[in-house]
Order: sequence, then structure tokens, then C-alpha cells
Amino acid sequence: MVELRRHVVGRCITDLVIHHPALRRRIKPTQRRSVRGARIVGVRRRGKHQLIDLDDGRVLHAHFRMSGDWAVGDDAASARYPRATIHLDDDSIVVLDDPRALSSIVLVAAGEDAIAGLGPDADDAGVTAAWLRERFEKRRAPIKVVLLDQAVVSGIGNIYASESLWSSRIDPRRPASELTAVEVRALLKSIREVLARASGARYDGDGRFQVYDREGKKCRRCKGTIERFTQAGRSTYFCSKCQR
DNA sequence: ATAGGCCTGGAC
DNA sequence: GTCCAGGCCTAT
Repeated sequence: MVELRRHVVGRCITDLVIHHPALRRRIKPTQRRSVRGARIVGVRRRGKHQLIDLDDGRVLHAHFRMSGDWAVGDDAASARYPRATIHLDDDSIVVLDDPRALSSIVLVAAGEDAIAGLGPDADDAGVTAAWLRERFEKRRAPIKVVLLDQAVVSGIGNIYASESLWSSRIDPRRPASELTAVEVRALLKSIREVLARASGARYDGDGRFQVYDREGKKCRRCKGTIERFTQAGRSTYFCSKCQR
């Protein structure tokens, strides 16, 4: 994101080309044409949402889903899975690169909040253990499910929800409202560590997880065995021996 | 609350 | 070849 900002802020968009039919459905030809000539005044990120602010108040809003990323500078032309290309007035390009092609890109009208309802990032200074516990207290759902709710904290995906809970030794089935202050503090610390370690790594990166995708294997911390079950339609991995 | 759809690389 | 996973939305 920082890299993207460096390349695009201050530049004018000369064209927006959509390569993938799924994205073409989401952003119409008239909209694509309408961004030509717009100047990029800022770049923001929240969770996996990418916001490119235009000088007319509109926002080009991309969501990376699980495998999207920007390819900028020298990497742009060699993106393996180009889904959309932003052409700039210095003749450079920025490519939305996404093997799974689940990423989305939309143009948000001026004055609209592109990420309304989205919670703050886990590393936002406003996200303290006390603040988080307040949010949790209102939720009876299992803590794993609440961690996946982007309206609470943005950017925690299924893999990192399991990883964070393992790291803080908390049973994913526990109602969020029942976590103690000490547990919430430990969990927040784990979330930040896990996300920090993950940032920069791609989906197909080194991928050495502590619990995720390790069903039936030995817990790396105790003599337990990693179990898998489903919560809200998603796989949860945990060790019932050391996660309480 | 749960199921199905989007999309495709990688694991059977 | 078939199935699954990821994040998130829509439909039942």
C-alpha cells in the first residue's frame, strides 16, 4: 500500500482497463471512462480494502479478498494474473493481480463512505483491550465468529482468527462475552503479532501455520492433537488441550 | 442460521 | 477429473 501510494499519488488516471469478466460486471463502461483525467490525491487501506481517493471526491475501491495484490513499478507489467490495470499519466501502470480472481473493484460516488460499517484495523491506536472487551461483551457468538466480523475489527481472516486464538490459548468456541480482561489483552496482542507476521506474505507464501490446516497433527505447544470443526461455515482449527 | 455462488490453483 | 479453500454477498 505504501508502495502503491509512492507510485500513484499526484498522478492522473489516463485509463482504467478491466481484464476479467467478473470485475467488468461490477464497474460499468461509463464509469471506467469517467475516471479518465481524474487525479489521485491519496491512497488508504483498511483491512483488505484498498481506497484510492480521486480529486473529484470519488473513490476507487478495491477489495483483495484472499489473494489479490497490487503490482506496481517494475512488477506491474509481469503480473501473472492481471484483473484490472490503471494507466497513469507518466505512462506507468498499476495492476490488480489476483490468481483467485475474487477481488473486486468499484467506483464509489463522492460523499459516500466506501467502507461504512467497517471496524478499525487491529493495529489502530484506538483498539485497546478495554475497547475490544466492550465490543465482545455485547456478543454471545463464539469468539472465533466475532473475530471474523469485519464490523468489529477489520482485517482478521479465517486463518489468522484460528492462529490468534491458538497463540493466546483461547478456545474458539467460547462466547465472546465471557472472555476476561486478561484474555482479551492476550488475544489482542496475539492478533497484532499474527497479522504483523503475515503482512507482506502472499497467500501461497511460506505458509507455516501453528494450527491452520493441521488437523490430526501434534500441537506445537503441548501433547495435544489439532482438531477441526465448522463455525459459521468456516473451518476452525484448534487444540482442545491447551486452548481453554 | 445455514447454504450456495463467485473463481481458480493445488491437492487428491 | 473432482473437490476444496479463501472473503463476502445474496438467497432460502
